[in-house]
Amino acid sequence: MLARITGQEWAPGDLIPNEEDLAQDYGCARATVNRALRELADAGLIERRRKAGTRVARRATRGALLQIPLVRMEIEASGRRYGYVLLHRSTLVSDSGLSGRLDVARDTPVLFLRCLHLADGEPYQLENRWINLDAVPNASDVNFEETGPNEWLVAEVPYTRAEHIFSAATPTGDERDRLRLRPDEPVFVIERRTWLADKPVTYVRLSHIGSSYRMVSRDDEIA
Amino acid sequence: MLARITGQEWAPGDLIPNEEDLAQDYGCARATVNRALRELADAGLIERRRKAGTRVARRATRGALLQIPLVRMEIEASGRRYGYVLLHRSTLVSDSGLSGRLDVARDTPVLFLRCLHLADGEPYQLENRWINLDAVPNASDVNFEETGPNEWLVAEVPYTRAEHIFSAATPTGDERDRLRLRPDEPVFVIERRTWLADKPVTYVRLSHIGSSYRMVSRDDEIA
DNA sequence: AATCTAATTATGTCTATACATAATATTAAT
DNA sequence: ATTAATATTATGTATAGACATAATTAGATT
Repeated sequence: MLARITGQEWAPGDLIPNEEDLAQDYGCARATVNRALRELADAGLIERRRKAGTRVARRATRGALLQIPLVRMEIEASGRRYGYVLLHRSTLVSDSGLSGRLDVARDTPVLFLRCLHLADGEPYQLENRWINLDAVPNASDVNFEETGPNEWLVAEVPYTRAEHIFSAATPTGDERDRLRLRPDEPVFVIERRTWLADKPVTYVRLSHIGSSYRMVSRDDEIA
Repeated sequence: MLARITGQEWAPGDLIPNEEDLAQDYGCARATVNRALRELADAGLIERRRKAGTRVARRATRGALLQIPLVRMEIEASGRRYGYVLLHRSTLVSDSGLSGRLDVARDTPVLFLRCLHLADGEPYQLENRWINLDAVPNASDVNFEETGPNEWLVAEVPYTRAEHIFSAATPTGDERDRLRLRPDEPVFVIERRTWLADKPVTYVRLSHIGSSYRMVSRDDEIA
């Protein structure tokens, strides 16, 4: 059926036969056709509605699945040596400014961390992180001297919802300093917010050297 | 079962009961448990291996599903008026330089387009696009004076594989000119390559004004 | 003609059962 | 002790059948 879509036999917008007929055609059970069509629908190639039937998606803008890797993996995969420095660690109580970014109520205890990730000794990523201690109380027992908060969180705390913002920006003075940027060099910024069952978990701002950082997403689609 | 994972009853790395036992627990058929677990696995919350069993994912780095919207939608959604200008249109034959970006053999006919997308009359996105006429022959019949190639492709040509690259860059002279960038202003660049059944379809470079463009991804996860 | 009601229909989900497959665990042979 | 052959096991997939649900269509009523 994928071949019939890619081969334009079933063109975008076309209504395709119903499950029962397809099961006949292919000599299999309706449940099997249903499973196959569900996967194509999940992949965004078709759109299905009860009674109305199934049609080939007109807007094939299926979205890209971005795998944001751990910095360490990313650096080691490129054959370089990973380095990590904890720049700052403090516990604070959220004020109105912070609550905007972390989405917690005033007076919630928050762990604030600043770290630098290095590739072969060169600055690679500057991490500014806030962790909601209300949602992740045991984070206060970790010193984060050896392991970065990202790595720890990923191993210890699941999440159910996430928001990512990607942007190109002129660096702040701090970023220029820490990442040792050349003049006119932009930063590539990833901001991530996660929630565990609607409870804010963490907010992080990851800054990268513009000229050398590329975020890649390869979608092979369809199992 | 999702609740047991988010509630930490089943912690990251834990082996969870097998399908048969879970079916007993929940008083349903194994097929139903299998379906549910398959969805959790698709969402990246658990990892499954035959015989070895199912365990809660240790690396919850589940990836973000990026919906890259049509420029027009994006602009109109923000309440601004969409504008479109075709800057250039030509048919050319691929040389070695182009084949690197579009991944086609030498001497393949290629349609090259340059367009500018505007929000309330202000430059918003500069589009440089190459279309493989071997894969999309009827593209040569479209003049693209009124509708942008993105919109046309999305409606007419499906794809099975895609690659996206996001980066922050110092603008080229052309980008600085067309997007009317202030000095020191970086560009946010989206590069997209798509294939239809392993045949290259299109390569596009979309440049945006760094200070005003933010790419957002919200993942509610789990149906 | 407009509105409400009932019939129809395609997808959505679940069940019980069967067999396939990959990976581990066990046993036998070297 | 190491290796090869075999058994076991949890997941993976397919099946026929049943019923649920959403949306449309047709029919009845105003």
